Formats: sequence, C-alpha cells, structure tokens
Amino acid sequence: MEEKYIPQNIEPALQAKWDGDKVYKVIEDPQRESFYSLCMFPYPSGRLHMGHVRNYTIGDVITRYQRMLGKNVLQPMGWDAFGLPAENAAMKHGVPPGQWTHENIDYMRDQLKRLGFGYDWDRELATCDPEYYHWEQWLFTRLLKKGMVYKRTAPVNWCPHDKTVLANEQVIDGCCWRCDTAVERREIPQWFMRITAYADELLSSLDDMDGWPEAVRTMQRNWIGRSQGVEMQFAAMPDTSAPNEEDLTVYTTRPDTLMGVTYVAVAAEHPLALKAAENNSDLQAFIDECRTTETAEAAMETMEKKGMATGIFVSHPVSGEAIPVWVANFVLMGYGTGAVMAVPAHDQRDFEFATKYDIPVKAVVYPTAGDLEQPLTAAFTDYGILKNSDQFDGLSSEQAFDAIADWLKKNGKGERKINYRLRDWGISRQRYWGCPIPVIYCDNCGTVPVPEEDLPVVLPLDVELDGAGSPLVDHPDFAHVNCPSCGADAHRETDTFDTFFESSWYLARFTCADQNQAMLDERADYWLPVDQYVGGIEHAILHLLYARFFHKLMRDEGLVQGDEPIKRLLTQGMVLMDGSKMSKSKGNTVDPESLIERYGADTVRLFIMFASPPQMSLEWSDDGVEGASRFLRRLWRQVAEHVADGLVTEPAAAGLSEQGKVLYRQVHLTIKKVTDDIERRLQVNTAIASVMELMNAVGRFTPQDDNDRAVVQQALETACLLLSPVVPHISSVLWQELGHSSDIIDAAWPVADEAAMVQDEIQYIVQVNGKLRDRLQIAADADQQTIEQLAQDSEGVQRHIEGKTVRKIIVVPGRLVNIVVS
RNA sequence: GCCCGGGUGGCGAAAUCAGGUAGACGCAAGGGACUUAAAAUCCCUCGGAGGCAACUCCAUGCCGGUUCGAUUCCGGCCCCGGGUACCA
Repeated sequence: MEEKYIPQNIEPALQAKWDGDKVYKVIEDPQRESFYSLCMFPYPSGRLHMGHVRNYTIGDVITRYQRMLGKNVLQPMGWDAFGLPAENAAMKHGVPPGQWTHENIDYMRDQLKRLGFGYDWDRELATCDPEYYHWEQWLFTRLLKKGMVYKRTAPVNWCPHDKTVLANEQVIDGCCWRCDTAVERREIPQWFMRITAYADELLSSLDDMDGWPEAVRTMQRNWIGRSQGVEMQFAAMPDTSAPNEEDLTVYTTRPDTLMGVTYVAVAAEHPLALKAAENNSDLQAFIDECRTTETAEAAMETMEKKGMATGIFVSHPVSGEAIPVWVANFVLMGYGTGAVMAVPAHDQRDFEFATKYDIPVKAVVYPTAGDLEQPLTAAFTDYGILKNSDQFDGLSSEQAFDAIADWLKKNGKGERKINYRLRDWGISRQRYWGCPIPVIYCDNCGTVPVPEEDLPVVLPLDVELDGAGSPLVDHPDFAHVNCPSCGADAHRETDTFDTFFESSWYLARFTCADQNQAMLDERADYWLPVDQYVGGIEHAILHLLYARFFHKLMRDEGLVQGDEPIKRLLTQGMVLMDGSKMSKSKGNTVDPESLIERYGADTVRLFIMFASPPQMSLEWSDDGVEGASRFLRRLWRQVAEHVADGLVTEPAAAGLSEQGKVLYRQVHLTIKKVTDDIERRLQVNTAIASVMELMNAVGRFTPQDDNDRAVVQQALETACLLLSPVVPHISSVLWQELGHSSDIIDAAWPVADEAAMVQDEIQYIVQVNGKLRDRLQIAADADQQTIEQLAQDSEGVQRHIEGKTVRKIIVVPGRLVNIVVS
C-alpha cells in the first residue's frame, strides 16, 4: 500500500465510484426497517459556508451510522430556491433570478459531492421548479375551498420613495436600506393560513415529542402562548362631550386588576382613533407619526412608547366610570382586537406610560403580606389581595379572576376566553421570485381559485427587475387572464408565497419526488416521519412550526399519516465569525473550498466534527485543521506499518499477554463509548477523541507475538469502522488494505464485548471533607466495611485525619469514598 | 423589551445518563531527538501561586443558598449568541 496518505489520490476516485454505482440510491422495501435522515436544505446563495459543512457532516455521520446498523436509509438533498437574495443579486448583477439560482445550485451541488456526502441524488428537488410548486398551489386551492386560508389586510413596511414593500431585514433603523427614506407602515390585503385553528394541537403534541430538544419545545410553547383570560366590552358613551357609538373589545389575562383600569389604548389604525382624528389635526398628525414605524416586534417593543388622548371615553364594564381612550404607538391593529385595557398600577409598561402622560395610577391588588408603598415607583405585578375594588374587595387574585369573569358573563359584558399569542400565518409576498398564489380575481365571480387542470401557475422567467414592486403586476401574459368560471376579463393574483411555504413540506416530497400525478403517494408512508432532522437552531420556531402545521394540514387532506413530521431533531449551533452569525450579507463567511483542496474532504469533516459538540455554537478558527490532518496521516501510517508486517487473519486466541488484554479491553470500551456518543448523545467530538485515545494506545503498544498482532489488527479495523461515518474515504481505503474486499460503507457496526470490560479491581477516589486525598485500587467485590477501612488507612487520608474525629463516611460503590472529619 | 441558549487553561473543548478525580482529546507555545538543512516524525513540559521534593493553597462569568461534596441543583445579577412572525 502507499506509504503516504494523499487524500487527493483517493477522494475523487472513490466519489466517482460511489456516484457511478449509485450506492446511495435507495428504494422502498417494506421488509427492511427504514431510516429517513434529513438535513435542512440550503438556500442556494452561491457557495457553501462552514455552517453548511457542519450541518451536512452531522447528518452524513448519522446516516452512515444507521446504514451500518443495517437499515434502509434515505438521505436526500435539495434546494430552497425561492427568495429575496436572488432578486437582490438580479438587480446588482443584471442576471435573472432563475439563472442566478440555477448556476448557484450547480456550483453548490458540486461542492457537496466533493465533501463526500451520501445523498440519493435521484430525489433532488428545487422549490423553484414548477414540478415542485405545482403541488403546493394545488393544496392551497383545496385549503381555500375548505376555509383554511383567507384574505384580510395586514401591515407591511413601505418605502414611499422606492414605492416598494420592504422585508424587515431591509429596514435599517426605521429607514429603507437602499434610499434611507423613513419607512411607513401600510395596511394591504394579504392571504393568511389559519394556523391558529391548530394552535391547541401544535401545543399539546409538543409534550410527546421526546426526540426534540427541550429548548425548542419550550420556545414553541412560548411562541404559541396559550393564555386564559377574559374578553370584555368597554361600552360606548354617546352622551359625553366627544360622543362615541362603538363599544371597545379588549382581552386581558388579569381580570383581577380590572378595577384598576385608568385608560384604554387603541392602535393608530383603529376606527375609533380615525373617527376622533376627523376634527382633531393634532391627533391626525400623531396617527400619521405612528405609521412611520417598522412592523418588526423587536422594534415595536423597544421604541419609545408614545400616545395621545382621543377625547373619547368609554364606560368601565363594572363601575360604569368614564375611561379615557388613548391612541398608542405600541398597539397594533390586527393583533387581537387592536385595543388594550391599561392598568398602570399592575403592569410595568402601562405604569411607565401613565407616569409619562400623567394618567392616574390606581392600585387594586396588594401583596398578601406587607403593604404597597404609595405613590408607586413601579408596577406591582404579582398576584395578591384585592382592595379598592368594590364588591371584589378582599378576594385573592385567583378568586377575583373567577368572580369578575362570572360577573361580566352574568351582566352580558364579557366572558372567559382562551387566547393565543400565535397569529395566523401571513403568506403573501409582494415579490417576484416566489411561487405564484393560484388565484384569479373576476369582477363577476370574485376570488376564484385556479382550477386543478390549469395548475401549475408557472412563474414567468422573462422579467426585468427594477426594485420598484413586482414585475408580475405589469406582465402582459401573466397578469391578464380570463375568468375560469365565467370567461370574462379577469386578473391574476401577483403576490407570491412566503418561501416558508415551500420549506414546510419538502420533507414529505423527497419520499416521492418523481411523482407527477399527485402531491404525494404511498411512499410517504414508508419513510415518514423523518427519523432524524438536523438543522440550525435559528429555525427553532418559524420553519419548524410551519413544517409541523403543514404536516397536519396534509394529514387532514388524507395525504400523510401520523400527526408529526419529525421524530428526532438535532439543532446545531451556529458557526460564528468574530462573534456573530456567518452570513453572506455580513460578508464574513469562510469558504470551505480552499480547505478541501489543501487537506481533503475527510480532514475538513473530521475537523468540523471534532471542534465542538454539534448543539453548541462554534466560533470559527482555522487553527486545529492541521491536527485533524495529522491524525489521519498517523492513522494511515499505523495501518501501513501493520500491513507491511503481514495481516493477521486469525482472531486473538485465549491467553493474551497482560498488555494485549489491556489493549483489547480499550478496543471494546471505545466501541461502547463511540456508539453511545453517536446514537444517544449525538456528540461526535467526544467519539472522535476516544478513537484518538485508542490510536495513541496502539502507537505505544509493542506486539510480542501473533496474538498481540491480532489485537492490533482488531484495533485498527475498529478504528476504521468507528471513524467511517466521519471520514468515509480514508476508512474505505484502509479497510480494504486490512484485508476486506467489501466496501466499509456497508460493513456492520462493531458490537462491544461486555465480557472484556469487566475488571477485578476498581479505582476509588478517596476524599476527606470533599477534597481528593488519595486513589486506591480496590477489589470489585469488596464490601462496604472493607472499602471504608482501606480508605481510612490510606496514606493520603491519614495525613488529613490525624488528630481529628471522623464524623461520617460516605461510600459511593464503584466510585468514591468521602470521609467527613472535624 | 420578551422568549431560548451559552460563559471552564493562551485557544477549541472534556467531565453524559445520575451532583462525586476539574481540564480527557486536540491546537498553539517552549524544550529536546533525528536531519547538511528544511519538512515530516518522535519524546518531554504546559491553569495560577508556593515548595528541592513529597505536597499545599487558589481556580469552572459575578454574588448568595442547598449538600458530606456543586462546572452540574436553587435564587439574584453581568456579559455574549439566536429568535422576535417579510433574511433563510
């Protein structure tokens, strides 16, 4: 065999062979246990970055491991191909988005192949292909007929100069990223998916999703945000100086504080605010000012809270008192009722607002013990005992919740209501590079879904982008159509879907990507749910929640079985550069290509897996690649030296040397450790470390006879097997050099010999007052009394207990003894 | 602002499940061997302080608590990262 390890000599050849033999192609086989391994597909931004390499290496390790367990393993790959960056690139470089995207896909596919990932490329898909988006259009029309989608107005960021809708990312400090004009909030009609109809199921299923990280489940729970509260009406007061005929509906989770309400706040777009502004130019100016804010929640929550009184009053549902109505910039129309009741004494934001505008603060909930020092310096937000609350005085917050809810119900002014923080999913985008929403607007027939036989609605590719709105609006062939129902002149919807729409169901489509008669077929049932999904933690909420939602929609359409699409989830940490997320927009990406050229794919894979555990974020640094390379060279050399002395075909017989026994034991401890690390802990870095330790032991070991050499051979073979998911190329070559004719990718994963791990003596840690004072080798079957005695007699312990009284001895069997003295 | 993570040597990290030896494995650095030389390779040292040494003390972001024993559990802070519904 070659003396030196030269990855360039083995990797391209093996990749070509595996590719040519289609070794990763998989077909459904009901006789075999399936395993569906999936990584979040990439956006084809141009080149792979280290985050991709990390993501796909983790997935490939798991995939190859599962294959060696003998399962029928599917690992597909595709492209999340619609999206904003293609439009930006089109404007910057004058290349049509479709062309730019496909060129990127071709380049990145080649990069993935050079990293040696085992994908079934026959299932490759790109979401921008009509064969793919056809079926989401089809599903959309079904859901439209079912009432699961609807249209209403919702706010967007609008640049008045460029006359275009801006994504949140395109708004910098409240201004357009291109022309720096202050953005406005605009209400425009948009399509929505009724995800709130599934809120309860999306929430309750989380309890059983043991294969998901607790952090992700918690984030989703909080995002859905189920709360129990009361919805009530603050009635109109037509007989005040600023008369009003509309009741205000508000929701609160703290009805116990109702008697402390001193104002209500409405959104700038609220009908009441607009009406009040009709003959109040100051108020009109303030409402206009409220519109010049971006829509992002983080911006809304951190901006300066402002408000203005409308002069209108509404009636307190219990006391009938006149409560002033304010317009506030932090209340949004469309989230809830567009109106909130304010209790400055018991809500911190309300408190700050009231203090700023000199609105009364009325404390109605007092701490169970002690008093509230008044005037308040901050809101008292805990539960407590009611005061200043008329008939509810003396009740606890919990009792008052019920009493007030019952009172409102009895008097027809409100009732208990379950609320969700989760809002319906807005899927309309005023953009070109996305999937057309398959709807036609007709003056006679209204909104008409595109009939099944006319699908897909194909996105035209002959467009020019100028940055001012979607080119679809003026597209002659696309926009103008005849109504499918009555044949009259009609026009198409020119908005496209949110790209999360495509990424919500590609998991299912991979199971039958070539199916051109239906969205999915029976193959989905063989593969789904995904056994292992791997992707960035940044997708913990949106993508992963939408994918769950979509699965339930498809289930209810009879397209898939089972309630959840993903059994086990691994959220990898971000690859950071100089302390922040690597991204193309920040220009701080590290291109893995030069590393692959210099060191080979195996070294890059090994290094990125060894650098830190997958779940943890990783501060990028090139240092350490050299170490990974050095380890593989050493592994190669150790095999070469062994092979040069002749292979050992017979396994080690009984009667190993003492040294040989130690090495044999370490081989099996390593198998156990690596298996547990990959299977249960998904922690590849420590798995690699333990193989490194094994190889260090082999390096120190000098075989005395053929039996010893048999153990060495076993150690080398085991190292190859255990490492092969991480570094498949070198493992494959060394495996053959060690005398195996079959490919290592289908070799059986080794099984640890439990008998080899049993030890006669165990090392005990001996502590005095919790501090390490000695280590002792003690017979494994020693009884408690013997252990205590040995520990007390030990030299290190004697030094520290001399002249002191032993108070207590704690023995943890098999581990440690702690002697408590004083 | 709110929700979720993270913080351990010069650096990446380990100590899981289950509170029980803090720093495995590797990088960098320093010293040595081999070599005409370089590369490669091999050996040694490597958290801080004290000590000839045996060994002792200190140390896991900060403050406090529980415990025989805390990197690990609880309470309160600080800093960094992710998400925050139109980046994907």
